[in-house]
Amino acid sequence: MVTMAKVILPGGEAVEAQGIPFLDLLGPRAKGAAGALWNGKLLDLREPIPAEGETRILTLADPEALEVLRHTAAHVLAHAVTRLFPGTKLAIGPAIADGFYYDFLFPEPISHEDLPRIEEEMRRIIAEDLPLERVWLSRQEAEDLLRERGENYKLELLAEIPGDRISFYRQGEFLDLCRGPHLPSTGLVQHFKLLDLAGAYWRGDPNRDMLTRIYGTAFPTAEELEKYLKWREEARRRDHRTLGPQLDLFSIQNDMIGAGLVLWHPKGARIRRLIEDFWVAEHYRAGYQLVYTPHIGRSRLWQTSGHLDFYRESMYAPIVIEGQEFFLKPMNCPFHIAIFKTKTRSYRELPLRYCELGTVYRFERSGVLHGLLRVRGFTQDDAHIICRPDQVEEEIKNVLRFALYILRAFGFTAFTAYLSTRPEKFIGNPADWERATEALRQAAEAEGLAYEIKAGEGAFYGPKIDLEVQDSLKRPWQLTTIQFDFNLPERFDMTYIGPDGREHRPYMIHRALLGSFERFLGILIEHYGGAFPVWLAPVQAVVLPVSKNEVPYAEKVAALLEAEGIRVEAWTKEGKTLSWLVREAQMQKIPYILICGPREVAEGKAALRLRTGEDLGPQPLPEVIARIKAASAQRTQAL
RNA sequence: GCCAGUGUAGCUCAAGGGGUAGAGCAUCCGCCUUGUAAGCGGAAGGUUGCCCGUUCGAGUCGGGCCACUGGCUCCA
Repeated sequence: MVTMAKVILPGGEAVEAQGIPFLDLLGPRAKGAAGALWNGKLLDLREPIPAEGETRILTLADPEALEVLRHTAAHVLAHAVTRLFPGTKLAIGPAIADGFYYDFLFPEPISHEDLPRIEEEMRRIIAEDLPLERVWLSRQEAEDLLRERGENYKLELLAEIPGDRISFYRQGEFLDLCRGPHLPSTGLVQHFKLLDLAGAYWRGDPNRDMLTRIYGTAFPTAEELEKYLKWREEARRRDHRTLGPQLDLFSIQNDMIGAGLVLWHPKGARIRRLIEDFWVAEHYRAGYQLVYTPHIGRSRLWQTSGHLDFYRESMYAPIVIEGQEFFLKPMNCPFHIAIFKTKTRSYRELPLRYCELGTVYRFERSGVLHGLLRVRGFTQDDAHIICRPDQVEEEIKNVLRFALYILRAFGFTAFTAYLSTRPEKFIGNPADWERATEALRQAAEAEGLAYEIKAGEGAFYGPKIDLEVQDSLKRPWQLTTIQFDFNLPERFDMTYIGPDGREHRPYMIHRALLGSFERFLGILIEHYGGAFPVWLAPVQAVVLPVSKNEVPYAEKVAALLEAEGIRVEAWTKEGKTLSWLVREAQMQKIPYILICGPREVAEGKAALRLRTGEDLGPQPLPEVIARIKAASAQRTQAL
């Protein structure tokens, strides 16, 4: 008996067919169809219907078809480029999370000004509604064709494709090595935009050619494209590099002080101190002990730790004094280990959890510096847990739970974990690795965390789990990292005396929850759009007099709030109208604006305006104080 | 480090294809005495990122540094 395959049409109707291409089956109904989904695999509509199973025809509206749309958009881009810039060599052009890109080697450099021209040519190709045809060539034919065209990158790709049937796609005069799938015709790519121009190494290898990458995006509808562009605009508006100086939180004065070195202004420092206080209190509560260690250490230390052998290019040059070499610390671990080693340790003391807000310096290459997110001097919220093998599971579980607790306090609610396992080159014994990796896995599961395994991506010294959070714009950021270290305990010969009276090697876990204060502040600024929750707002309330007659009252109100522990300012400078002051307070995103006019003075109240623009009218002062305190205790953006 | 681009007053931006720089806001000084997102006037503020070069003359053209932006590689 022959089982026919089932094809589900966009309307939901099921048809039985096999062997013939989808497009033949669909006929006129192919309009708007983008691809087919069979066993979770995207198929091209030109392919024959599989012999068995169920296939669903996708329209552009199906989320699964987005990839096909964008991949085809990338081909349209490449097509346009070959028309406008003859002699351009093609590399690769995949769909990515937010759109697509295509890498080219242009005969002459191009710039952003060329993007509109390219878009225009793309529109032409789309208007021509060229059918995309799949062409199968033998390996020899493919090689001859690519060689004749001088497509060196494609030849390199070809060499890695197995088999003798090589898939190409043709649209009009444009032919590209590609395994598809693609939309039936270029006319289906309606809503697209070229976004950026960037350099990219061929195959990501810094030793190979630097290509020009053109980024773009495409959506099935104009609304979705518009929404995406708006989102990008909003993200730009929230950029911490704009908001930071605007809100007077920090500056980076590269000319005078140096690239990647951050100045924390009073308001930024205020936020930082609030985070630090919270962090330290919570760490003591969780059984950590705070330590302080120096910023520099002798070369012997870094020799022993192995940093001079493996990490030197990321370290600042040595400071030589009295014939000794000192290095700025790029990490805190060796110092914490040194504290551990000051005496003979008993198994009864473990686990030891040393935490430190440790400032480190790393010589990051100039091209990678980026606002607060990538700097050269930064303070990690670091800790090292030194424990017995039998304590590993419990410790890891606690660290992970602790990390989630801390991150949630900052309004992060969506997390993804990445579990990186043993790489090819590793040190330590496989049994330890297995145990550690298992502990990480179990902890993630115990917390109900979605995690992805990055096989072989662990550091050479141990497996790790990283937490990625999403900010309020759903952008991912990696903050927390929890790493095992099988290297340093060995190198520093760390031991403790077990119940058997003999020396044993402890496990060491390195972890940072917020990552670094610099990066974290940058992320927080963007996450909150500068409108910090009350507990973190550098100025929580501002008191504005309507005229100079109310200045004394405004100052009295401010003093009253200050006595209640509220961070408040009275803005009493002359020559500014109330409107001006309100505007200024709004732009500073101060949560509460207290306005005092003759009415409020008479009634002993303050008119309360929220950062949101909401005007609550005159309120008795005790109520205002209670409201601010309650909001602060909540640690949310609610006012 | 690499590719492309950018660098003008504290900030945001102007200065037709070379003729020694302008505006708004902020700042300061006056006036106004203000009721919920910019009251009015005036002053001050720049060796146009830095250094060479071409030119009678460079913000503008060329070269080299420095820094930043978008990426790549790397990373807290």
